[in-house]
Amino acid sequence: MSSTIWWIRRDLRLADNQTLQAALQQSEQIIPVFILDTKLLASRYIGEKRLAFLLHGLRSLDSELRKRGSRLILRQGNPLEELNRLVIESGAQNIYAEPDYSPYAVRRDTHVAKKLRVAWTGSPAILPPGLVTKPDGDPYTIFTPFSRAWKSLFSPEKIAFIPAPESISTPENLASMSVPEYPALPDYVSFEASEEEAARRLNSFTQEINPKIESYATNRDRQDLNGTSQLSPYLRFGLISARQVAATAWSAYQAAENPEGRKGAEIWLNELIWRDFYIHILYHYPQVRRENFRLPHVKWDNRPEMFQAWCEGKTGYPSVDAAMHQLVISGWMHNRSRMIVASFLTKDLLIDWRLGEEFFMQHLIDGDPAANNGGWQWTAGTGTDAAPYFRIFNPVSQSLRHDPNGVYIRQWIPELRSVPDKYIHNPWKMPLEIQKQVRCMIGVDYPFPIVDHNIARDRALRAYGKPVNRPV
DNA sequence: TTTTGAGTTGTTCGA
DNA sequence: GTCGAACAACTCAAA
Repeated sequence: MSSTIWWIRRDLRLADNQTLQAALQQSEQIIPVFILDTKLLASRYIGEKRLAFLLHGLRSLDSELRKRGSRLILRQGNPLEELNRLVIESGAQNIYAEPDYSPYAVRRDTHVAKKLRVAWTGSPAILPPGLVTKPDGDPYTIFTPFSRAWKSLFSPEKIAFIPAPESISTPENLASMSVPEYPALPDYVSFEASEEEAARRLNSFTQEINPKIESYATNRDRQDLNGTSQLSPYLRFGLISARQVAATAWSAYQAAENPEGRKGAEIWLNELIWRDFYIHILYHYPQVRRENFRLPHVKWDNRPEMFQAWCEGKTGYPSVDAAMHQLVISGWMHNRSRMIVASFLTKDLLIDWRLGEEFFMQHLIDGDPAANNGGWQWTAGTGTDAAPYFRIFNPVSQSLRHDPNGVYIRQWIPELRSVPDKYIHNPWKMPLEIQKQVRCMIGVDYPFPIVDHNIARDRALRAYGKPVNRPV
């Protein structure tokens, strides 16, 4: 009987999986394998929260496979060696896998493809890299023209959703390690790693009565409201298919009954296009992982004690500290918060974006090389967009605008819970008697600001001034 | 080949 | 309180 290896990497799902579908068309028997890459596990870009999410996702996938008469074969080691071993053990004739475009993944896959024949199908992107290009074939480096071209190529009506197969036949005699035990994530990490949960989130975001997608345009920036889909970890590991999400966004856009709902769906679809954009950028310009996309004249001031204060959420700016606590504790951070803390690190503290990028990768459950790198370089002013260097976030006014009552701050900084609204965004201005009254002494219970934003802003303007804006 | 218009997410200042 | 201008200069995309 013929058998095909389905090499799972970031497509941890049975529904709308083009790779699995192609494998099923190829052979009667499928060998679903995930290889825990020893080298990746040791990387400093790996964090335990994301690893836990992955392991939980594998467990969930295994249980879905078992319902269909199959099971997950889990191996650990070097991917090529493990695949080779599996080919010999099983006599599998084919390997099917979804491409992955980060520089490490490309090196790994190129290496594997030299020794083994792999059929690459599907994509973690909605439109795969290489497809959205200028008429002369060059890749876009500016989002707006990219998105125009993307929209002209995207045909939601051509996307036929592929339901999860009802049964999958898998050879009996193959060894598998069991999914490593991993401490459960804390309760408030509300990301259950299952395909079912991903589908439920998409459905509730777009379909329920008064779905959040309809108010996304106005609520997405509010840190105190749950206005976003929080689908990022699921997209990261392919617990849901990106093209399915995009098709859903498109339907929501078509079905919207008022301008507000239409706008919300449009902006949300745009966010998905941003995800594709950065996947494409990293594919075409892999060096951005290490180097500035553009090279401004920045002399970083990487002071370790400043970086540490940022990491620990002890900068004295509640909007920054709340966000950093949210990241470290929950493994997720609101998009608005990501910009605030990134601007603070690269502009107020003049610390190299690479340090922030690495810290994010260590803590984000949705941590993805493409999106994370793109976001950091954008904020640092070194990225694809010619963002004006003087666009420096004011941590207090951002907080006033996006968390007006300090709900988000109080959620993540318990020390500030009793601080009156008037001082919640700038507690260092709180008079002493109020500090005593609410039992929050600045400098004792909560730090003084580690920099004066106005001074830091001037320094950043000087440091970023006279940019030499040449591509690397 | 040359020219032209545009480029996610902001802040401050002064009228 | 509101509003428009200034904060630069450059690259990219498209005509």
